[in-house]
Amino acid sequence: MQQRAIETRENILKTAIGIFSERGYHGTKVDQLAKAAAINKQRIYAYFHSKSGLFDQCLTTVFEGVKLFDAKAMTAARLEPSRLTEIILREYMALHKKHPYFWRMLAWTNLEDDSSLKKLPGLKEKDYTALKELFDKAVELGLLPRSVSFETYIFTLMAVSYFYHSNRKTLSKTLSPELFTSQGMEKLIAECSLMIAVQ
Amino acid sequence: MQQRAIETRENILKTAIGIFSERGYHGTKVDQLAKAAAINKQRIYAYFHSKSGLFDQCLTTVFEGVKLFDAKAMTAARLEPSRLTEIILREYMALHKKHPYFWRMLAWTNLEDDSSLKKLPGLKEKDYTALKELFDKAVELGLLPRSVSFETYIFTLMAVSYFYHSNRKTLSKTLSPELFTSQGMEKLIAECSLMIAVQ
Amino acid sequence: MQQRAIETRENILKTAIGIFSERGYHGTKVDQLAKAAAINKQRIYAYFHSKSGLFDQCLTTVFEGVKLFDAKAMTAARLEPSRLTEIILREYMALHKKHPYFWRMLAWTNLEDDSSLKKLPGLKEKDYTALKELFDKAVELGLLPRSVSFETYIFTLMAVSYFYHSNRKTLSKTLSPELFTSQGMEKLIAECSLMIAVQ
Amino acid sequence: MQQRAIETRENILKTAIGIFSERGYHGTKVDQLAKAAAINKQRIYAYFHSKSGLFDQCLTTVFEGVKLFDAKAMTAARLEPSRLTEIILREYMALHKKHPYFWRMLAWTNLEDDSSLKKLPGLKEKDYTALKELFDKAVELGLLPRSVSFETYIFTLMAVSYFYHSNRKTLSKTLSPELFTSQGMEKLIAECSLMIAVQ
DNA sequence: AATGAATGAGCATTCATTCAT
DNA sequence: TATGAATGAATGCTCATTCAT
Repeated sequence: MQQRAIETRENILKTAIGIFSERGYHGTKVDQLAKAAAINKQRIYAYFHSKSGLFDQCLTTVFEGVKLFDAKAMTAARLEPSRLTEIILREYMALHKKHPYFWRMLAWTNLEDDSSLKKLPGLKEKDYTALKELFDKAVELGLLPRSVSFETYIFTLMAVSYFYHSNRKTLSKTLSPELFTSQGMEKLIAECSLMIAVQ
Repeated sequence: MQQRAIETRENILKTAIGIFSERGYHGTKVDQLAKAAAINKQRIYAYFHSKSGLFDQCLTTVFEGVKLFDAKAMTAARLEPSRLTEIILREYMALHKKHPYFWRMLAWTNLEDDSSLKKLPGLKEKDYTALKELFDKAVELGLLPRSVSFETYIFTLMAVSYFYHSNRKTLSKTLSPELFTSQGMEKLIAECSLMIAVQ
Repeated sequence: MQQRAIETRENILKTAIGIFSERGYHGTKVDQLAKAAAINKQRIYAYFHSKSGLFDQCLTTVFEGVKLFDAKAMTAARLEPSRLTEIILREYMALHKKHPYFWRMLAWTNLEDDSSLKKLPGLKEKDYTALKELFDKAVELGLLPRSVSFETYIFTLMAVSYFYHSNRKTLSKTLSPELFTSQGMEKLIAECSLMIAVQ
Repeated sequence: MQQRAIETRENILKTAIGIFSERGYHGTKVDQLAKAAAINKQRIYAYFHSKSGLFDQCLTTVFEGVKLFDAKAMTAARLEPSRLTEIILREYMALHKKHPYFWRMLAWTNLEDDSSLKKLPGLKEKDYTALKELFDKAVELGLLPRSVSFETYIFTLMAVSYFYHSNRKTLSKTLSPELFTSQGMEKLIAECSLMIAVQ
C-alpha cells in the first residue's frame, strides 16, 4: 500500500470512529462519513469492504487504542496502597476524557447486533494481572476486605465509572445534575473509596 | 376512542417497545414495526403521529411502567437492616428480568438524539425517600459507613446492576463469562454487600 | 334524501369548490376537504362516489352558477350603445370578484385531464344572442367596425378579462404591477374600448 | 460535471418540462418522471435537489428558451407598419407551436403555489422596447389610435393569443370548434387587426 | 489511487378508498 | 345518516453499494 493510500485509510478510520461512536451504526450514513473525511465514498469500500467492515475495524481500533492504565498511575498505586481504589477510579474516569469514543463504542456494541462482537479483541491480560497484584497487596495490608474477590472489586469500579459516563443524560435528569460537576465527581470518587475500604 | 382502536394502539405500543429497545431508533424500521404488530402501517401515524412520536411514547411508557421497589422488598429491608445492600442489589438485578426493556431504552436514550429525552418523566421522589430512610437507619446502626452519602451509595448499586446487564456482551468476552451464570450473580451480590458494609 | 343529507351534501360541494379551484384536482386532498367541510370523509363517497366525481360536480355547479350578464348591465348597454365594449369588459372583470372560482376552475379544466370536460354543460345560448343583438346594433350605428364578426369581438373581450385575472401573478412580475391596481384596470378598460371603437 | 452527467441532467430537464407542463406540479409523480426519462430516480435529487427544485428549473428553462420575436418578423413589421398587429398576433400564435410548453407552464405557475414564482426570470426588456418603437411609429403614421398606450395594445394581443391556446378545450365546447381550425385562426387574426386599426 | 456517476432496494409518510358500528 | 377505524397502493426521498473513467 502506498503512503497516500495509508493516509487516506487512516483518515477514514479516524473520522469513522468519531461518527460511529456518536451516532451508532444505523445512525451513521456512508455519505456523511465520506464528506466528514473529505474523501470519495468509494475509498471506504476499497479499504474496508463495507460499512459494517468499517464499523468492525473502528471497534477494534478503539479497543486496541485504549491503555487502561498508564505507568504513572501504576507507580502511584504501588507507593500508596491505601489510595488504590481512588487511583483506579480516577484513572477510569480520566479514560473518558482521553478516549471519549471508547465508552460509546462499547455501549453501541452491547446494544446492537452481535456480528461485530466476534471481532472484538480479547482484553489485555497483563493490565489485569498488574492490578491484581496491587489489589492482593492491599488486602494483605488490611486495607481492603479479605472476603471480596478481585473480580468483584474491579467490576464495581468499572461499573461506577462506566455508569457515570454512559448514563449522564438520564441521571442528570432523574438523579442529580450536580453529580456531573467536577466537585460532584470528586465527591463520588472520595466516598466510593471510603465505602469500599476496610473501616 | 373505540375499544378496537385502543387495542390497536396498545398493540402497536407494546410491539414497538420490544423492537425499539432491541434495535434502537435508527435500527428500527416502521415497516418491521407494522409487520410485527400485524397492523397497517398507517395506524402508527394515526395514533402516534410519527416514528419519533412513537419512540417517545415508548420511552415514557417504559419509564412509567417501572416500579423500582416493591412492598415486599421494602418490608424485608426494614426487618433486616444488615441485609439492605444485598436486598437492593437483588431487587435491581430482578428488575431486568421483569422489565427487560427498561435498561435498553435507557441506554438508547443516552446514546441517541436528545430530543426524546425532553419527554422523559421525572423520577418518582418517593422511591428514593423511602430508600433513604432505610439507608440512614443502617448508618445509625453502624452497618454502613457514616462518611458516605446516600447518593453515592445508591449510585454505586445502580451502577453495578446496570453495568452487569448493559455490558453483558462485552464483559462476557473481556472479563469472565462465569459472571453471568446465576452463581456468578449471587457471588457478585454477596461480595458487593460485604465490600460496602462496615467491616 | 333527508334535509340533513341535503345540507351535508351542499356543504361538501361548497367547500370543495373553494378548495378545488384554489389547488386543483391533484393539489387537493380528500382529508383536507373533509376537515374543511367539518364532515366525515366517508360522506364524500356516499354523495359523490369519488374524488373525481366530486370534482366534476364542482365544475358543473360553478359553470351553472355563473350568470355572464345581469339585467342592469343589459339595460345600460341598450341605453348607451357607444359604451358597449366598456360595459361588457367591466362586467366580465366584475365577474371575477363575484365568482372567484369560475376562472380558476376554467383554468384547471383546460390544463388537467379531459375526463371532467365531458360533463361540462353547454354554454347558455341566450346570453350570447342578447349580446349579439347589442353588438349588431352598435355596428349599424357605426360605433363598431362593420368588418369584424361578433365572435371575434366577444372573443377579444373575454380574452382580455380572462388573461387579466388568470395571469396576474406572472404579468405582475414580467409586465407591470400597476396594471393590477384599480386605476390600472380602469385605464385598461377605457383604452380597450377606444382601441376597438371606430375612430 | 462530466459529459455523461450533463447528458443525464439535460435528459431529465427535457423530460420534466414535457411532463410538468402537461400535468402540473401535483399531477406529476417523480417515479413517472424517472421512468419517462429512463434514468434512476435518484439522479433527479442529485441534480435538482427535489421535485420542486426540478420544477423551478423547468420553469426557468422554458422562460429563457422563449424568444418572443425573431428577426424576420421584426423586419417584416418595419417594412409594413400597417400590418403590425397582424404580424405580432401571428408571431404570438406561432410561439405556441414552437414552444408548446410555454403557455402551459405559465398557466400552472399562475394557478399553483407561489414559491416557484420567485425564481422566474424577469422578462427581456429589449423585446418590448423594439416592439414599442414599431408601435410608436404606427401611431405616428395614423395606423393605430393615438389614445391607446403601448401597454394596453400589447396586453390585448398577448391576451388574445394566450386565451386562444389556453382555453381551447372549454372554448371548443362553449363557443365554437371552428375557431380552432386554421381558417378560424386566420379569420381571428385578420379581424382583430382590423378591429384595432384606425378605420 | 482516486473520483464522479449511477443504481435498486429501502424508508418514512400520505392518500384515496372501504369497513364496521 | 353518520362516524371512527382500517387498508394497500402510492409518494417523495435516501441509502449502501457498484460502475466507469
